[in-house]
Amino acid sequence: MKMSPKVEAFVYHFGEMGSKWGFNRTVGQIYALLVVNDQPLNANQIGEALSISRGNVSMGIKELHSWQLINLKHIPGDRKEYYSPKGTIWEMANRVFEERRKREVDPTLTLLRNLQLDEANDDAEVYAQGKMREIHDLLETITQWSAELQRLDPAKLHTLMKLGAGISKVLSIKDQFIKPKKDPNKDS
Amino acid sequence: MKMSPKVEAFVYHFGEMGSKWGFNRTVGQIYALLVVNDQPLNANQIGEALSISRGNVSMGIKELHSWQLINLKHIPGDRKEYYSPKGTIWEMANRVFEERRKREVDPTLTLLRNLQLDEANDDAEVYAQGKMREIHDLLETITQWSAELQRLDPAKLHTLMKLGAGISKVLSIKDQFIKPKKDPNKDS
DNA sequence: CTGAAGTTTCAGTAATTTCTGAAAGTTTAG
DNA sequence: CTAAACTTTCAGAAATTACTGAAACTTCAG
Repeated sequence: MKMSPKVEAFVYHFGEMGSKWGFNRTVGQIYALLVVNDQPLNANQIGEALSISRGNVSMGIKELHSWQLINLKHIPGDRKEYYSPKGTIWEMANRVFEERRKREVDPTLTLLRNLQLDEANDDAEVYAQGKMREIHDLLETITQWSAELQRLDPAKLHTLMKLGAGISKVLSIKDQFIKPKKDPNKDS
Repeated sequence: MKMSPKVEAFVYHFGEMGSKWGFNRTVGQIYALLVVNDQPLNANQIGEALSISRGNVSMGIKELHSWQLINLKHIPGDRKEYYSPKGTIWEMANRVFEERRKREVDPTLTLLRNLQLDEANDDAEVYAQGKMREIHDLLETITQWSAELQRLDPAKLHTLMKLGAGISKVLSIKDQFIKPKKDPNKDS
């Protein structure tokens, strides 16, 4: 199992990227390697390609499992386990977002809510709570919005994204044709 | 400069979060501290509040500068420099996204494009290039989309996000009222 | 049940990242 | 120009994170 120069460049680069996206270098490399290989690979092949120890491969596989990013496959007549990436690239992006939301954003929202509940003791704390509330609302809006987007079927999502600047136009059309719901903040 | 328990919890939490978002723990803590303080703080106050060395504060400030996240202020009659967060929380979120795009996504797109240009030597490379292309297109779509969103004025952005699931409805309305441009992929 | 073929775990080590504090640099009042 | 008040830099130390490889564990064919 030797990587071609192209694949090597890709795999190493994604190792670095991976480490900025929530998993470590090796995990990123393993995933990248699986993605560009048509055939599933076993742990030995992975270790050999990346020149890492068997134990490290096992840790990486475990991590990718916890992110639900790989499939396991048995090849008849071979006792080794073979691994391949799960789902499409889009699905993997979604899953990474989703997983990070669970691991990072949710606990933050909880903390911010709890700090809100605590009565402020002085002006400084009132100010601080105000800022915490802003951050809370920002995170919540973004979270809900991305959940909506993930719920759209992929074709619609694609339309929406390709719409680009046109989104602005569509929003005005909406104003013309849809009666706004009752909203305490509306200006009329 | 002593932090209240609420502020302390917030600051430490954001230190941990920061380290998952592209800067290190200390930098996250410094930023969080500045956000919840009504008044700008000087380097000594920051160091004292967080129990870190003067040098470390200076490094952190420098890093926050490179992310364009803080303002510098001189107080008349005081030679020290005072720091405060720049812009609103939303602006800071935008800036972090933007900066990470520049530092992480752009180089990846460049690499992927270059690997495309290289002629494939065998079937395995053809397959790999196909996958690299998928990733490239995904990143490009997301990048462009988020650039569009950032270009919208905040009010419209807010409308859009609050629209949530309703976005689906608006898209169908658009189909009814806007003639699609010529598109080689359209099915009619 | 046995042992061969495989996988996982984890203590110790290696690599990387972050932090400290002393020294060098900068700015400004006088 | 000088020196006090402050900031920045950076080499080495400390802390954190990742990796190795041997031992423990699991699975399965015979």
